[in-house]
Amino acid sequence: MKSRSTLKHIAEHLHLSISTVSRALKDHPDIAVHTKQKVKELAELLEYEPNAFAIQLRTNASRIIGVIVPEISGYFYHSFIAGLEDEARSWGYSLMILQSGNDPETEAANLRLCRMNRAAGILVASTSGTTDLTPFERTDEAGIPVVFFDKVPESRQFPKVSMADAEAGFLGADTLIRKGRERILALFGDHALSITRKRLKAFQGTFQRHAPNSRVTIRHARSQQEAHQMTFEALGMESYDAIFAMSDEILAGAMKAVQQKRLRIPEDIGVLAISTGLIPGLYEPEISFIETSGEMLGKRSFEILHKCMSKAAPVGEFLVPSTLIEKGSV
Amino acid sequence: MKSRSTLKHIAEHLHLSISTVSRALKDHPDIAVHTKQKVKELAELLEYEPNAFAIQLRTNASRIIGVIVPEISGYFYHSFIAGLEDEARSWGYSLMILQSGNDPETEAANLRLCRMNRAAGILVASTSGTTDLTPFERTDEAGIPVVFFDKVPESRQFPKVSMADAEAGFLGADTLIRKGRERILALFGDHALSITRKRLKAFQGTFQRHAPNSRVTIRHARSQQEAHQMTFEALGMESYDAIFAMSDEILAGAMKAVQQKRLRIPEDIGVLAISTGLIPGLYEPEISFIETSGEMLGKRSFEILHKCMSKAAPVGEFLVPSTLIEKGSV
DNA sequence: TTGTTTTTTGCAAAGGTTTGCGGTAATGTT
DNA sequence: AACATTACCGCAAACCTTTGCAAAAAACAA
Repeated sequence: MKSRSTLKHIAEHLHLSISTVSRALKDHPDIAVHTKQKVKELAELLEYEPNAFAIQLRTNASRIIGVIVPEISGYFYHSFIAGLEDEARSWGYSLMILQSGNDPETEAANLRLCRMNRAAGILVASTSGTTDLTPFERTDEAGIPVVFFDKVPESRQFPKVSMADAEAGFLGADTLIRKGRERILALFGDHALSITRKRLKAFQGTFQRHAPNSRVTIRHARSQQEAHQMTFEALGMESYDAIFAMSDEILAGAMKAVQQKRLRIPEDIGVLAISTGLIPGLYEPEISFIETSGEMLGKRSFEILHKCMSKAAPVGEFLVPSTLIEKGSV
Repeated sequence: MKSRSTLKHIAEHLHLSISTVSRALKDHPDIAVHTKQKVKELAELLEYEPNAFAIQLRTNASRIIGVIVPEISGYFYHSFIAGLEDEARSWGYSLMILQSGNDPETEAANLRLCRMNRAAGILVASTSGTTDLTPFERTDEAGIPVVFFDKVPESRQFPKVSMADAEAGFLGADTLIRKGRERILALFGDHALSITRKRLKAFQGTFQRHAPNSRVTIRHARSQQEAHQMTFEALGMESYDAIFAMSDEILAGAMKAVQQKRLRIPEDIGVLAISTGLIPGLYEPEISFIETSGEMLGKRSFEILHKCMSKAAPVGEFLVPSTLIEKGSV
């Protein structure tokens, strides 16, 4: 294991001071051009790589962003992380990923880790059980900006960025109405989640206002399995001309029922979902969906956090818009 | 932004030296018990959190593991990362995630980042274009162990951990034979990838040895779309009693053709895949698959890397086994 | 009491970098 | 020639922690 070269090594070789080398390497105007050149050449030759620890200790700031999510795998967060990483890397930041496993205690521990590592900023999709925000306040007070995304708490204290849930709900209803669908089986997630309530409210509201005569049946499912079973039963009891699924998980369940009943899309039944995009592309025909892009949410989240880090602290809730992607399933 | 408390603060308050405080906090036997107690109490009160930078600078070792993957989102890597994170966290390590976007240059840059941050170890799923291993050698020489996973280079120099591809291929063929399927449409990925060749070889070999009279048609697709189109055409030309897909992506494409033709599973055609598990669960009936668990690969990878970090440097290739999950689709 | 051992604490260096400020030499001005 | 600028460069402190070694204090033995 060869020891790495440091500023000191370069300085000694060139009979310069450490400070001069340091400045030369970062193009400080005080340093003569030919000195800079010599320094850079030798640095190259010696494969000099700055010691991030020393820099971070000295400047008390890292280029690391902490990301705390309930889980990485699944339907959504990985695409968020992918988008975030892309954006962060282009700004010279790296990601430290922590899973909280939907456990508030692990979440707090992860937060502590971020603090110890003096993260430049933290992005949090909180667990459903997170009620106590004081750990986050402590972190914020310590100078590490915290922004919430996707699953955001009620508090007005932190900046938040999330999908435009109301818009997506509206878009869903509007599309169904425009397509002339009138007997809708609308499948939503856990009613306790704010994301569900927001989407549902806009969805229902739109129907009431613009197509009050449509028959809209609302169902809530807490898992793929539940959605599957629920859909299967519902389809057996009444006739519908469209299914609406508020998320990928729900869509996956509903589609199993559709396949089981061997219904043709869109002739026998129309299908529309709010989705990230992967799942709808697995069926034939592909399912039209209102895209709530994880990638985009990731990029947008970075932007907001980035502003917070440069002290231009914005607050409030930022929404990333959703758009209809037509595939002909409705 | 309140400034954080340091050892120095605690020391001053208690009229002790910094070293004593440091040792007290880590239960060094040299320190009197009542001193330890006082120190710990005050540390608690002052919400002392060690400065990771200073520790890392001093000890020249971090608790961060670099992970370099072509992309996070998609069919596979996110589950790997999820498993890895779980295991790593239980050992007190955190993950620094970097995407290479399948570009060898970005890969090298990411590697450099890991070196700058003095990662404790690095896990790499290399890009398909990675030929030059010297950056990895440099990293290894610098004392940072590198282990490859999933997409591993030919070199025998680094430890590697990957799915048991041959086993999976064998299991696929064996299952089809056992179920009495004789006219097989077998869909594989890019022939240039070693993963494809390994799975294919075992698959074909098994049929030749144990069911030489079966008609096995091999096709190669490089994307979901290609798999879809290819399957559709193949099904139109000859009759098959089973489809075998070597990956999730291929399966997704093939299933679109199956749905399009409105074939019933397993009556009209049997379906079997090698998969991570998410995709097969989206269809009705669910698809039987040979599980190549990303989570498990993640956990196993950490184990290997962990050994490398403790200088017990193992080399060679480690395989994580795959098992058949029957869902009745074949 | 004096000397010896054990327990407990402190000193100081080291790790690599950044940065304010002061210094020297070269150049320009009158 | 004397002075004022400007262009370069180096000193030293600071960031916070760990750790070998020495020192002080306490306990014990004789």
